Amino acid sequence: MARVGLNTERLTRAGAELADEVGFDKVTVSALARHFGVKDASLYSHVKNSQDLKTRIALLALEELADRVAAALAGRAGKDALVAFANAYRDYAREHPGRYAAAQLELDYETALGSAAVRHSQMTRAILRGYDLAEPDETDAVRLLGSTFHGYVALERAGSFQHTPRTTEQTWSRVLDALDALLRNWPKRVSTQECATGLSVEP
Amino acid sequence: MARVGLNTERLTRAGAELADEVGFDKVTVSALARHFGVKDASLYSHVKNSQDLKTRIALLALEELADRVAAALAGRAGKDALVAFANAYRDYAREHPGRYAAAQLELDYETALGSAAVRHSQMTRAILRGYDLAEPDETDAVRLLGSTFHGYVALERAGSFQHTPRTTEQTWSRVLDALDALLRNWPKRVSTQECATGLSVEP
DNA sequence: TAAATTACCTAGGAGGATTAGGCAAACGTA
DNA sequence: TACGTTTGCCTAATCCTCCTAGGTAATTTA
Repeated sequence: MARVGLNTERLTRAGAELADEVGFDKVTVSALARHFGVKDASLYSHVKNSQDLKTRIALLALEELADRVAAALAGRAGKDALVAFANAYRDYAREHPGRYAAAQLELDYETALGSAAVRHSQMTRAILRGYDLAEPDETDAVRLLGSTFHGYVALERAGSFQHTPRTTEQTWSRVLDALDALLRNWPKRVSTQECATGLSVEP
Repeated sequence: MARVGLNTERLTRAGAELADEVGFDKVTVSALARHFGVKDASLYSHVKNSQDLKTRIALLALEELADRVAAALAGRAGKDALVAFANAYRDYAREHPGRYAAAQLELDYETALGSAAVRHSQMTRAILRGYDLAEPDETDAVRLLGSTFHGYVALERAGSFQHTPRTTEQTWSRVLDALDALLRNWPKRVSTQECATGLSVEP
């Protein structure tokens, strides 16, 4: 009955590695138990349940990603910062597909507030200081950047860009150029009222 | 032993509805069998396995979404078309969260080619005819639009925008304004060579 | 109406999630 | 160093989902 030395953190880390190897959805209590050569039941002293395990992996991924982005952002401003942020984000997703998938896990409100997701939005805001946006434009721009980066990485990973000869690298580079241009030349608001584009189009 | 009248299409439709009610990940063979009051094994005459069922739901969702977008797009051009497309897309995702999640399922290459995903990219290209983009800019713009729409909907659904007072409606409207402005004023390529923004930023 | 097809069933196995309760290793303390 | 406590891992058992093989009865076809 030699003890393996399980604890919550080791389980989380091993779970994250497993996610990168076989996919986040294939990270199960059983698989992790097998990895450590112990019985399934043994894990339940360290994690509440399967959901808890997955949440922990998600939080770990969010921290790692935030750390990377922070490092990439240090000492940069303007387009430099934008590009550094975007590449750090995309590189992480490509190097750690399982962890990135984990970071997409829907967290409940409280958990999200305690997570590194907060740092992410702060850092996105930090980029925009290099551009000249007043509220609420800044919030809108934060959301646009978040959406575009996340969307691009998601579609790229799903293989949606493989049906066209153009490489995703080239497009990525141009997308960043375009976003930079857009932020430097953010369209004026028409009035205090919103313009009409928000109307839903229903059949 | 009264027969319920199962067939592949009914299973797929019921699966899609179940997805909208309880979430796509909770659509299981067992749950669907329960819904029809039959045994699990009975479904296997109509779908190959659980994965097959999910793929069929995904393909259904892609068709529905493409139909909606096509209807919204009819007779519109320029920003009008852009907004109609975007709203049709977003509205579908909000009305049918389970189906939208299904549409995100990773399909293998062949399946994707036979799916309505092809119509989606064609329609995105159609929007761009209202703007003046030559290849490869058009491809880049298609990818940007796809990324942004998908990313926005995904983040909105995940609740990522709830921590800020600004409503997502307002932001959405401004994001569309911004994308329109960007497409009308797409940055020139510097040369045949790509510029340097594609470099990865590694610690 | 007999034959063929089809829709659903029973039975059962494999694997994952989870709980209750047990034993022994490791640790703190005297 | 011995003693009690904590705790790390175990066995055993239950429940759920996925899936296959093989059967029977309802429906369709000839």
